[in-house]
Amino acid sequence: MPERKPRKDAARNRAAVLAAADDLFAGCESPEAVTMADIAAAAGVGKATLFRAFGDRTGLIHTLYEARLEPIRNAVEQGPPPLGPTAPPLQRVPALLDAALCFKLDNRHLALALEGTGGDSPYQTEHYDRWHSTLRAVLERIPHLTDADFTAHALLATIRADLVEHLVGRQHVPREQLRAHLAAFTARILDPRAPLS
Amino acid sequence: MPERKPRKDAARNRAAVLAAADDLFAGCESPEAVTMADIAAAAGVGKATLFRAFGDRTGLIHTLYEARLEPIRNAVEQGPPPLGPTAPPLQRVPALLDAALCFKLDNRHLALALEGTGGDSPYQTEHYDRWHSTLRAVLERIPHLTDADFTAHALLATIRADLVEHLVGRQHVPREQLRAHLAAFTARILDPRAPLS
DNA sequence: CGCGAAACGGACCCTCGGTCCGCATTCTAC
DNA sequence: GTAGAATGCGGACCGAGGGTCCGTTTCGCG
Repeated sequence: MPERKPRKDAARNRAAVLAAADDLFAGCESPEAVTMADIAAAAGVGKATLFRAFGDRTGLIHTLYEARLEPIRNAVEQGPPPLGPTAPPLQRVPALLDAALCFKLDNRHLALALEGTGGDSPYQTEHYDRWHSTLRAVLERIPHLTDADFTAHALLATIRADLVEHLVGRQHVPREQLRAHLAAFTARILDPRAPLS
Repeated sequence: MPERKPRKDAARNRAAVLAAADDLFAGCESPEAVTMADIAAAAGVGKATLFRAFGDRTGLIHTLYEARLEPIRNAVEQGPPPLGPTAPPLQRVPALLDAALCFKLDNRHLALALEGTGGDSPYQTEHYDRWHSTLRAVLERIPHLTDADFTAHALLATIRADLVEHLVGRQHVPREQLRAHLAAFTARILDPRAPLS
């Protein structure tokens, strides 16, 4: 297990880069506006340091995103109901979607940066796969629901970062209203006799 | 009305560029792989000609897309049921979505190129707006359905080019099966007492 | 302290979208 | 037909941004 611990300056620089990147993404509008050189400069570091630590732009964003996501992932994988695995499917599905939506609302810039990372589609990321398989597994436990796989994709498509950004950032839909809409939509999918709200 | 007709060579070049671009996008995998220089070369034309005719990359893709889309837009705006405006909402919504899905299936490369045009989100294009307002208007005529606006967004998100590409191109879901899934999903949204299939 | 390894940083390279400008083609007026 | 103006042409050129190279610095350990 050749897991050598990194040098102290390397660790410090890595942290500085993460902090700087976080700030910059949070502050700027479109994530495209934040360049690698900007981040390096803001962190007081050379560009190569940044690429050495994270491989490439995608890697850096990925790392940032993962850090933010971790608590939620924990709550989903081993937390209490309604998010955790012991919740009954009909409660857990809306809880999962709401949690994911809230996460994207709270991390719009990052989510946008991650999903819009140039050419590669968001559907090839490990993040998406995790959400999708979790959701699909839960959906499969709902008897009358066919197409769990597609349904999971469709529900997740509903909270894609750019759509959320469009609704909240551009059209100023209030956060709670968006959550309510998503909840109503989800309910409709889950239960054939959906409440009329 | 200073609508001067273009010179003959200009028209010819414009057509050549469109044809070349169409071919290249159809032939290559990711649309990012097709550069403006490639298109110019394939059309036997200088780069400036290409930019003069279409403004920028987005403009070119937009033009291509619009050309392909026109027949469908006609069918939607003034065609017969179930696509046309005289169809009853409960039939027209699935018809609209199916038509849009089929269009994306038939024009994966273009749709992908358009939606993935660098930084600007697909939600700011005129295409999307048109689909969205059409769909929303129809949804609003369905009595028990609240949130027509959000629902329209959600349903359209279901057929986003990159998702379609992921399902069909990467996971090899057959075309007809995807259509069936979408139909089932739509039905669930439209009618609280959805068929159990 | 000394020395090898690890990390640093910024100059550098490359690709790609987009522009410039001197030259060629086409239209129009006679 | 021809002259002159307008329009279009094309490829060299530019700037931005992601990613790399390599001489120099820093770290950690004996």
